[in-house]
Amino acid sequence: MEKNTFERIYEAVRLIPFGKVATYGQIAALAGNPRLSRVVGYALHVNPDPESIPCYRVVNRLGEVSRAFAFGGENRQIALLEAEGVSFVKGRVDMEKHLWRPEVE
DNA sequence: CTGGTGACCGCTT
DNA sequence: AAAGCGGCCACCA
Repeated sequence: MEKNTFERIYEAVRLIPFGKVATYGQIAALAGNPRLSRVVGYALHVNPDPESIPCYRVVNRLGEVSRAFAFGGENRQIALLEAEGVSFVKGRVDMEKHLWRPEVE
C-alpha cells in the first residue's frame, strides 16, 4: 500500500510537536522531496483534517506566515502559535528556538 | 485530454 | 545584491 504524496505530507505535518513550527521545505523533505514544498502549500490549502493537521504550525523558510493563510487575519495563526508558547520577532517565528528539528527528535 | 495555477524552495544569471 | 525560472503534485476550466 503506497501512500500518495499528499498523505505523506499530512503525516509529516501531523508529526509536528506542540509548541514547534516546521517549514514547507522540511515537510516536503519528510514527504520525500524538498521540492514538494509547493505541493505542501496546496495540501494544507485543501486541509481535509484541520483538527489533526495543524497547518498553522507550518510556516515558510523565513518563519513568516503566508499571506494566503490570512484566514480572518494573519494574526490568527500567530495568535495560535503564541498560545503554544512560540516566540515571535517582528511578526516572524523565532526559528532558532521553535523550529522543529526531526534530527533532534 | 491540455493548459494554467498555487500556503514554496533553491539554483542560476 | 536582486530577479527569474524550474520542479513537484493536485485540482479547475
